[in-house]
Amino acid sequence: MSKSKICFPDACCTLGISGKKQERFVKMARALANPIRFEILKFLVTHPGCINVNLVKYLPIAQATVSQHLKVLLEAGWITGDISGRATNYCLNAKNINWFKSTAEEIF
Amino acid sequence: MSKSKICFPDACCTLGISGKKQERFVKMARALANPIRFEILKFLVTHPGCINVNLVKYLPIAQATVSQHLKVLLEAGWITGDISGRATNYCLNAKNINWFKSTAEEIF
DNA sequence: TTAAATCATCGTAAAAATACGATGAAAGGA
DNA sequence: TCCTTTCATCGTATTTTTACGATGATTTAA
Repeated sequence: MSKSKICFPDACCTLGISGKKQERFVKMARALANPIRFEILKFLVTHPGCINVNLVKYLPIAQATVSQHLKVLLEAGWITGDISGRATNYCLNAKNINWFKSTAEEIF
Repeated sequence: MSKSKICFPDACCTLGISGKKQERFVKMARALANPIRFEILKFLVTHPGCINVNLVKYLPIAQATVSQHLKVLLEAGWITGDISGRATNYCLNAKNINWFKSTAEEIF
């Protein structure tokens, strides 16, 4: 193994989170930890079902980069993406967002 | 300006978070978004006031790296560090943690 | 005084994240 | 059919993050 790779310590067993649940939580936090992606989430609150192009017009970045950010949010579970014709409608994933909030509440 | 730097879009004004508050929230999320740092926070729940050396023994990384992670957590507001002799006692910063939780609650 | 313990910081290397333009696929309109 | 719209993905460049060893400062113990 090379010397620099993100290290994953064995889970501390003293709290109500570890393993897959902890990974899921950290992954959601990571997706949240970027100004553009945070802005996308905010935009989706008021523009549910909006498409890629809407975000490209709103944000100061290229279309390819918006797609990339949407992918990160999708894979972390913050949003859903439903293909409809040639567009894709993005929405907040309320279920996962609630899970994130209640998990944060329960951890600390 | 070079082409690749993290972009900060103008704040979307439709939600109860923007500007400094939003920056603070994203910064805390960023600090949270690393498995080692998450483990440090968990460790601090059960070992309040612990010192750098305790964490070095617990975690699979070098002392310098632990220091670096503690600095990130400090600057994001997740923890406090009180110098006592040659050691530094680290604790969770309950006030800021509560702020993070309630802000998450209020945003979405 | 000397040695050990504790820790932050520096310099650096490797990996991951962020951004872009180009491209091609798929769907819909002219 | 042909053109436009929409979008994901590829390759690539740059920046940021993550990690290490070395070093020196500071405090305590012997």
